[in-house]
Amino acid sequence: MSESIYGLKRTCMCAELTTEDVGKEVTLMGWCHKCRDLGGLTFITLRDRTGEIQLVVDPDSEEVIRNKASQVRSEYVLAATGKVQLRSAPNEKMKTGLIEVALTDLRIISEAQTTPFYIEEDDNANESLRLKYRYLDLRRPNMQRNLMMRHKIAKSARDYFDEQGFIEVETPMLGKSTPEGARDYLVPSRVKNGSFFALPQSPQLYKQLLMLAGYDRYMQIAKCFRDEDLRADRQPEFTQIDLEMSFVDPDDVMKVTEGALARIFKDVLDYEVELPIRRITWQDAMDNYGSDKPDLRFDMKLKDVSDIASKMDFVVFKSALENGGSVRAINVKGGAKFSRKEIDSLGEVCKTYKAKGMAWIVPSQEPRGSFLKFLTPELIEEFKTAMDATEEDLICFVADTNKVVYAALGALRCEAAKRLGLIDENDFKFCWVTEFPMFEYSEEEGRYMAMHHPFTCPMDEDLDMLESDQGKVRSKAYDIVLNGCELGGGSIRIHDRSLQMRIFKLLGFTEASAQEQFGFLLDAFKFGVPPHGGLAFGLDRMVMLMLNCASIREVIAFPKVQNSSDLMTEAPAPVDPKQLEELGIEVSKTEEPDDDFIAD
RNA sequence: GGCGCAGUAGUUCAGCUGGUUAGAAUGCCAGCCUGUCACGCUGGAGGUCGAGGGUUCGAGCCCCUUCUGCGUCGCCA
Repeated sequence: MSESIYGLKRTCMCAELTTEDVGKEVTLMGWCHKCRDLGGLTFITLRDRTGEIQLVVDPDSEEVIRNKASQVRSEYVLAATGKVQLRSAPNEKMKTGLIEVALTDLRIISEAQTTPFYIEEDDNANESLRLKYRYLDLRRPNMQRNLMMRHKIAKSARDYFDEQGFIEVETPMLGKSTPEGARDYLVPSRVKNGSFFALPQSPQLYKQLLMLAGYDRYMQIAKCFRDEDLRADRQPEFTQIDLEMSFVDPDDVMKVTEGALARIFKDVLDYEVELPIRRITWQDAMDNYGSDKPDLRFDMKLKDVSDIASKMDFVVFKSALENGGSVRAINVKGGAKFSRKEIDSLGEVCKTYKAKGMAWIVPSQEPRGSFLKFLTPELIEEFKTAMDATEEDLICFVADTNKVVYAALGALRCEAAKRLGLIDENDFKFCWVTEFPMFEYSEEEGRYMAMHHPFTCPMDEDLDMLESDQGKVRSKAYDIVLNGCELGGGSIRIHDRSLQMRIFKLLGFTEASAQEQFGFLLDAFKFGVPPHGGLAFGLDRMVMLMLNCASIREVIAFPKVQNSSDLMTEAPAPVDPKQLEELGIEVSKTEEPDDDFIAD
């Protein structure tokens, strides 16, 4: 049985009431959070997105109300009218704990089944259950807080960029598939069977064309799509705060970005971001932290100990050095206390990143280590000095190609810091990583690929090396990093058509294939292009980091699970054959549906 | 595609070396209860131990396969 709200107007939200409202008659609407029937006396906690308030039905109330109150169950939607009064027994734990509403009218607007999990502050249920009933999960106060915080962050960003002269322009969702980069989500064309739109991986080319069109400063809170595997901080469908500016160099973009960060952190968390944000070149980041997104909340830098290692007759070190690699190490301060098992598990971390193993020593009076028989007391002393180590410390070595050494030690550094409790979860440590390599060699493709994207401008100093020493060319690209997480990235773009063609050629495009894929851009570049550049923040990641959430799903209303499906709607799902026919699509391979019946 | 973790009442979990009728808490239902707020008290219902197969006199537990979710490597210009 549902009653109507006909004739009723909500006068305020639940948690907006204060002791100043005592004596007023109010009408509230919301969900029954909990009902406590003491016999003659009934308490109902009513909840809306602002919080909770206690309703009370006492023995003197009309029988109709008392009867109705006894029917109320958790999550019923109620319209409650009554008088605000001071409680005789206050509850200090509740924001509105000093007051309550003595009911004079109660309507049950909507009944509710018992929910599959409790609607309460902390998540107490299996995540797949939460996602199947996401609309119930979203009732939980901390999910509501997360989404309201997300709104505040987006609003703060919009306000800031508006004040800085940026205008928001929407770019298409239905665009053209691009060859480089992530896998596209495709949308088949009905009108042109056999042809496909692609959902945007980013508004990259559109925003560049907006610069060419003279809009000077653009921003957009833009949905982006990448059909790749998910992670704790990665969804196939995500949101970027995207911006682009004309007549700028990297410094201009970084300054505007820093202003945005300072503004957002101040508005939302009342946190002062220290400006200017420290800048580290990509090479320094790799050499010191083994990562292009270093976590600066702790130190534990990598050190190159190839010189000392080269004096040894240890085949692991020797072969790495002979193959053009290096031997590097980190000093895990206080790591001498780790058990053999714990040290081995650190080695396993290194192996995840393709290292063949991890060598280690504890340089104490009676040294311990994994390769002692190759060491002399003098060598141990040399390593100890080089690594600035004490007898309490654990020195971990990885020897391999630089790429593997960086990856393994970079990850090991973070893992060791986590285990030693070196990370302050409430700290925000920003940095810029600049001067990224322009190209990265892909073993799989057997050629160089753009590290950022093919529209990134090489550094002027390195233009001469483009054809001669491709791997050494640096670009005007920069990433903004927070606590070891890539918050955003951008670059100054190429605005010269001939340079753009040169880059395409280096990436393996022919004149014809470049024209076919990016003809509209190359054509546009014939008509007067301002130098321009920009950046995009991952909004979801920013919210996640600001709220200290472990998963990106906690800050997205309706997220996907690991296989990119939606547990609530069960998308993706098969479609009607008629729809396929219209699109000229024939499905050659379908996933087997789950067999409900097993044949004997 | 690889590696690792998890799956037992509605929910969160326990379940010993393979051994009687699979437990607890909470939620739910009914009754009682005038100041609760994790209300209290009494009683009750509630299970394909993710699914399939195997070993065994006997499987929640051991083995194989598979499904689902999470983390991660690859991947993510």
